[in-house]
Amino acid sequence: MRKDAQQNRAKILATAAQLFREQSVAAVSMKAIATAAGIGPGTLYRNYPNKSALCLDMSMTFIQEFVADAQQYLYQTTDDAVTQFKQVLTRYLRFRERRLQLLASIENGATVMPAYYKSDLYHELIQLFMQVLKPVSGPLLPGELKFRADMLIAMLKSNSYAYQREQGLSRDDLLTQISRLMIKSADPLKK
Amino acid sequence: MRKDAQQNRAKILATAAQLFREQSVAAVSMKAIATAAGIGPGTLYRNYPNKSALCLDMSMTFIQEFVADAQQYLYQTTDDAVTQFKQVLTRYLRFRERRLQLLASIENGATVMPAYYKSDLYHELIQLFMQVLKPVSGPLLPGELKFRADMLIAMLKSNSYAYQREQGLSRDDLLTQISRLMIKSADPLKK
DNA sequence: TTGACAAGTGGAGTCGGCTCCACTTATAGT
DNA sequence: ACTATAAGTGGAGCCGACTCCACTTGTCAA
Repeated sequence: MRKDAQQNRAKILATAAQLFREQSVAAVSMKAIATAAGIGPGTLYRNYPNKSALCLDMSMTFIQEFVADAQQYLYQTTDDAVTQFKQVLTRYLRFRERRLQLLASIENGATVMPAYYKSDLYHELIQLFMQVLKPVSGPLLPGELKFRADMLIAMLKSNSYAYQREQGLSRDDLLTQISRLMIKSADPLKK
Repeated sequence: MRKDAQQNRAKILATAAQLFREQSVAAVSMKAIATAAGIGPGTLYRNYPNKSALCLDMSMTFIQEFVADAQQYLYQTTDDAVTQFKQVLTRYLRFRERRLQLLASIENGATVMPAYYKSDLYHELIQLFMQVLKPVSGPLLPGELKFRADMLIAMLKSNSYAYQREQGLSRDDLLTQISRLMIKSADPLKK
């Protein structure tokens, strides 16, 4: 890759981040990003085939931050398995809320979802959730752990999440409900 | 509503259905629908604020068909609760597969999802799933049944579903996994 | 240093979703 | 039958996503 091309890529990300901070993600057009970055639309699209892909790349940092934070917690904690699960889930919910717009843009872009599922990003998330799910699920069929982690993430996609919030569920209610669904135990006592 | 307007509405649905049969849903533009129906884009948009809304309306029939079919089954069956749940879920999966494109268009249209959640359609689905979930879930907190039905549907949205299929899960695997997640029992015996 | 050319650029242009509004028309009250 | 007018129409045109390709430029081999 040519040096000037790398610079452009960096500039795009920086400019887009800036604009996203100033206006909502949805309100910023690709053309606006290109113009603000001082490049042509063609160059922008050479780097990112669409807006969602740009958002995906931008989310990278944030997801890695979240995963690092969660792993840091897991490394130093002495909590029991159930608490660990709930802690990580809480952090995930907080993270999602913070990056709402960006994640919505990814999840609604029909074309990027396949790419998202294949990304290291998604893989890292799954690994993390598998780690905390394993001790709290009962005995599992092969593949079941991965499936449950997938479902956990599917349940919390932006549209679904937004709907539940609208229904009046607080982040804590959500935590409770999901815990009750995912945690296998001889009848969980309430919080 | 004026009589001619009603005719137009009917014509739109018929024409769109026709075009969707000939080409993929994604490939048909709103302009193409308008032209084929012999009306202007403005008239089309007066009836449906966007393509997803049109798909939503068109799905109405199909969802009602599915619900009717499921209720018909429930009415005449003597199967046990677990089998009933699985039967209904199987039918739902079949229905989703049949209407894949239409449902994807609804679920990926960022703007319609809120409308979808508020629609009678969605409400009917939820009622149906609550009905079959109740006897197979353990004792539930208030609101938990509705929550689980919501999650069941969220888990099976087109992107998630497509991903699982790509991962190599058959419709039957999906059924098994979901059953194991949603059915509370003193350790379910395998199929 | 220089020339060849792969790599990269940018903006004009296409296409589709969607809006706006000047115009037409069904219909209800007289 | 004859308006008045609310309801409905349709197409020109906007805006944003995305493509295409003639042109520029960094790089590397000689």
